[in-house]
Amino acid sequence: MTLQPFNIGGLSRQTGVNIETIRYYEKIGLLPPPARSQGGFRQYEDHHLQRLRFIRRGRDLGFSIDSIRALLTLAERPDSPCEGADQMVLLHLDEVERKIADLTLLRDELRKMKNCCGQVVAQCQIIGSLTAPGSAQQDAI
Amino acid sequence: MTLQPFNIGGLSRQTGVNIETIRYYEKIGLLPPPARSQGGFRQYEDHHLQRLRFIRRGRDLGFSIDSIRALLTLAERPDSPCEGADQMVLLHLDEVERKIADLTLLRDELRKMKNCCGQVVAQCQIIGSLTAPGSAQQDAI
DNA sequence: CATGGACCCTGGAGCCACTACAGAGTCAAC
DNA sequence: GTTGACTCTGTAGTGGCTCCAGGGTCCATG
Ligand SMILES: [Zn+2]
Ligand SMILES: [Zn+2]
Ligand SMILES: [Zn+2]
Ligand SMILES: [Zn+2]
Repeated sequence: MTLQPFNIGGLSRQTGVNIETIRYYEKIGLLPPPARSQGGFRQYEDHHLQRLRFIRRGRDLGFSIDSIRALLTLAERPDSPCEGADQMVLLHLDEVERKIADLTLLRDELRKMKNCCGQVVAQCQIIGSLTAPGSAQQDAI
Repeated sequence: MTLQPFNIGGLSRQTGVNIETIRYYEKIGLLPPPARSQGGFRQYEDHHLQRLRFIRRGRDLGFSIDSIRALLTLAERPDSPCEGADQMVLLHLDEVERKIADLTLLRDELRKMKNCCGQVVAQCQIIGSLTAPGSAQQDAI
């Protein structure tokens, strides 16, 4: 079942990927260049749609372009072992967990800072804690 | 007590800010240009150190350069009210909390994906869930 | 006074993953 | 044939740095 080819706008609508981004993916070799109409319009087919959905989902999961490239290469060889993919997920999960931990510390610091209701800058806890780090609870500078 | 001026390397060591970054901050007008030695070396003084520490702390808390610029402007007017600073902390806290929530969803998805022990790509859950989104638990494509 | 080595200078390019144009051309419906 | 939505290319910009080449400076030794 070979469907009608569609323009870049159609591909964009079906994937939620920005047109400019689609062209960018082609430029960096992530999406193969499609056939062109007589006037030069890109004409995509179903396999482009599949591939772009894969890419989109990978990006949504926070994988880098390079990781997605590797995952796509893997996906093209159905008989090869998938340890590589496992590794990449684990690595990325670590990364995400570290980021959450960092942001949680940040959040706690910001929460400590936020109770400074309508003073003047000279007595402001926020400005104070930026000026003299270590304690967000301290008095003014 | 006016201490001896120090070079960019000294400022870098005392703040933990990269030399290139210090020059960058000067270029974008975040750190005022210091005096120069006869040979053209930058000669920093105590107030540069204070200001750069403020910047560094702001960056560590995840504030954007523009926010830090605004906070610095505020800090220079000790008699003005500090509502602006309060606002910025609250906004940024929101941002951080949203980021944590997003990453937590991501983390959960990645955790669901990660149990694919040594199969072949054609049966791989990871590749599968990237190919056909919606369920990371599903069988192979 | 000369030399060595640590330090510093400028200007520009590169990073990531897009996004935003400008100025032109194409396609299909009416 | 005209409209108007769509698409094309190429370039530049975003944030916040980071790195480099190809030089110049500073000061403690010999
Ligand atoms: Zn990752
Ligand atoms: Zn305040
Ligand atoms: Zn913020
Ligand atoms: Zn697998």
